[in-house]
Amino acid sequence: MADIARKTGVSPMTVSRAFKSGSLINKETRDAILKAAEELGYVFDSTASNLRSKKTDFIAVTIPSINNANFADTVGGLSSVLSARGFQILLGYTNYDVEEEERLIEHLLRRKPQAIAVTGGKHTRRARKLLENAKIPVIETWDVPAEPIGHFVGFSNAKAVRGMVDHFVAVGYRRIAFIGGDASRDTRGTDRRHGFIAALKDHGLDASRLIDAGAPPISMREGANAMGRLLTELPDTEAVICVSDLSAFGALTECQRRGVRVPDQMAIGGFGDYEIGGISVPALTTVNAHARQIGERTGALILDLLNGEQTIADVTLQPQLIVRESSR
Amino acid sequence: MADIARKTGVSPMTVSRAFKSGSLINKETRDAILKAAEELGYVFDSTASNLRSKKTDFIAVTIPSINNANFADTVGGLSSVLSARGFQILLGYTNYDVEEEERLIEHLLRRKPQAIAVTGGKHTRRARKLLENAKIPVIETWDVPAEPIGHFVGFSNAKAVRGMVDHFVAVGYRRIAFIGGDASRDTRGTDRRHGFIAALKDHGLDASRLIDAGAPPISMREGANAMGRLLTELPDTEAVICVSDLSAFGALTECQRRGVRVPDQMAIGGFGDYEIGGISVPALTTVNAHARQIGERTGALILDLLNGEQTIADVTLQPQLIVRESSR
DNA sequence: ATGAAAGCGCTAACAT
DNA sequence: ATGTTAGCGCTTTCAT
Repeated sequence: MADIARKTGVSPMTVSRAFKSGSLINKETRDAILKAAEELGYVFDSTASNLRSKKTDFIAVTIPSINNANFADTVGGLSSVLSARGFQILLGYTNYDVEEEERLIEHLLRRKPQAIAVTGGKHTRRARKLLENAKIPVIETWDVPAEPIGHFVGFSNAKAVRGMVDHFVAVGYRRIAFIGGDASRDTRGTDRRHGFIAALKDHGLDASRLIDAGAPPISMREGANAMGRLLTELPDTEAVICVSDLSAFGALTECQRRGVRVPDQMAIGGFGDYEIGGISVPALTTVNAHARQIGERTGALILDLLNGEQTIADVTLQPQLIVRESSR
Repeated sequence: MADIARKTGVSPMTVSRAFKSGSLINKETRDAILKAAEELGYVFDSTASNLRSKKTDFIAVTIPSINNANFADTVGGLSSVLSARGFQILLGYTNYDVEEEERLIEHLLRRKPQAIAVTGGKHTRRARKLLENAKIPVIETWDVPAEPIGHFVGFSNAKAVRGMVDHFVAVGYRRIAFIGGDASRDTRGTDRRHGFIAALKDHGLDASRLIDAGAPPISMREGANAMGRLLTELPDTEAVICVSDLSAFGALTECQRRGVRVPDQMAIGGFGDYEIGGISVPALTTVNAHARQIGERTGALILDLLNGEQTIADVTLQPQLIVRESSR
């Protein structure tokens, strides 16, 4: 900035103002400054700006995996709301591991973000403490935490699966299995499995048809393998609910390879309303968890909190059951 | 740090050393300092550190879309190599738009990253200039740029499709169509289409069976719609190559809905070796572009360049044709 | 192994 | 509308 100030014959402070929109500055002065900056190949230094002004334009976000369309949608929603207001998302992946999440949160907080959104409501004790002490808005997403740290934008994974179970039972399925969600690392998957078990029990049905599909993220391939085991070990199963549409699609393909007709011989339900569930043949019954909306609402909530307008309270979304051809 | 220094009776400089691994410091002094820091709820300020030391631990990365498994794999590869060395990825999405890329690059450079990796070799003139002037390693990926700005880690999209065309022709297909890649925004998709046209012409075949599938990213649904048009408008087509596995899978489902047998009545090829291509029934013939490897090699190249060891030159990867059931 | 002084590049606060 | 002064929280550099 000093160079530009010298070149244009103004003070560094004026140069500073020229780069900040909404500052009191003569239009010609600003144009001359911006022109000089471009000629000098000047690049504004956010680091110094952030240090002096004691604020950054970072919003920290942690998600379990980068390679998941649901979380990508959430980040997309967040990003569209926050980028428009000049914020930069600082993204980290926990790989479905709370220890990794703790490390990540610690590092993200060192960058002094203005707010932080984390996926899920389960954290290490130290991570929780770090978030509590951070003195910035903390939003937990994709869950309804028993004891929220700050705010949350989520839904009940257990209730969402219960909704599908209720539907399956209502249309006549009785011997219903569940694939995935038993790895304790993926708490949302585990919640879905717990919801499945509780719902079946409430209907007086056997809730022991549980197929382990491995550690999250559960792939299409693992869904297919799990369906293979289900068909071998519990061949009288009438319907299966999978922890996600990806594993559900894998399960569907395994049925196709074995000549098992879906839904006649085996009904399949997924979770997450991924694109594939809407286009596969047959299309998959699933639950839309409003992934993008979670991001948009989180972004809006963050903006409100930063503006001191505590208008939005916590947000509990209602997942939507989508019945398609893979079940009746 | 001053607070911690006071509390432990040392100078702020010693506190600073306690947080930096590999510094000359008494073990007990360090332990006392770290303990005091934890008690005070101290969080290290990267902003100040970065300003004074004139270096950050940011590596800037731009990708067209967050919601694409191929780019996610590349970021995953980059991340695994660079996080292990303490770097933080600063990620931005261009939405397949070079103007947006320019804005993004400008903002990313303000954070003074140590290196920047961008997807593709086509940029606005100003973006190119910004990268040239940045005085940090610049890596272009997913492409072999005609005039690289700095380094590149990529492959020829045109040649990769040519390889599939050669195979299709060798096994007897003659009336071959292409879906996607006509939106000029997605330069890699356009390169694939150009490669398709050139290859067909070299075989003396008609290269006019081109179906527009809309602006990138091309979804499964758009692939299905495109296949619908292809079957209606050019019903004697024997094989189709799609710009990605996602559109190829959509095309496959459209065949299934219409009772068109794949590959007997219509062979299908995709691109990118997405998980779905390996598990769908039939499985999809595709091209593995080594997405994760692009990220890993880019990360390794960046580390070498930052260490001043110019050992790796540019990297041109060889995409691999994978023939599966959707073609013969 | 530790400390003292100086300053990274901006901008808050105040002045004109 | 513009300028002056001081300082954000660290780390470089030099000293002991």
